[in-house]
Amino acid sequence: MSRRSGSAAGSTGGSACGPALPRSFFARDSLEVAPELLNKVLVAGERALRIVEVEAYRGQEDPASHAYRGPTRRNATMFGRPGLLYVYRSYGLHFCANVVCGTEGVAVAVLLRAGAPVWGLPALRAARPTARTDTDLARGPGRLCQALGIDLSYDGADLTGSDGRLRLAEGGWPVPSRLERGPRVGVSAAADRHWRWWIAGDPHVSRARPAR
DNA sequence: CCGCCGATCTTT
DNA sequence: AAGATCGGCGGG
Repeated sequence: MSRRSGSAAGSTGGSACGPALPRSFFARDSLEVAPELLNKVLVAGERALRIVEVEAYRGQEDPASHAYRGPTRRNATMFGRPGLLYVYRSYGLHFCANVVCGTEGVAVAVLLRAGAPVWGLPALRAARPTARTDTDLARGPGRLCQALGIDLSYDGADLTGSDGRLRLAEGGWPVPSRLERGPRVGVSAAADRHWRWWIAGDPHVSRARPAR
């Protein structure tokens, strides 16, 4: 990968983002994994984003989860091994990406809601022509996927390093000391569960819209 | 900045 | 018929 970069990040590219996270990182409940995903780095080819906002979903025990009513064609990946990426089509038009957690057969996962550019800024901009500013490049789960080029062909991809297109890396940023948490966005079921976490004050965090 | 609304397709 | 959404448009 030839890389020379703008100001968004270090100059050495994806290898500077550190090794992929081991499967053991993902093999825990989504409520435990979710806040620890903040400041980790999702690397896709020549593009990379630092995760700044996430939401946990808890399968069969969570009325808002796609897996609440059991396996379907769409949610099959959620029931797979921890460390896989579950990608689904949202509102017919967009894609959203989740990190599968827990153990095989238990459909717990974490939705990646927003990220900050760390690498490949020109490619991120090219993939998101409607973004008016760089803070909008991955500000929202659909935008995050569009910025990295993640579509349904990435459903089931392994984030721990065996997939040539994508991995989730340590990145080198510590788990942020200042987190905030609140209700999940666009979810009407189980609205009392405050399972969304974000980095306090980060401008790349999405704006919560009311569910319509 | 904020609120409304249509696009488009999977699942119920 | 209802969504784990986004962008364009109108108003303040």
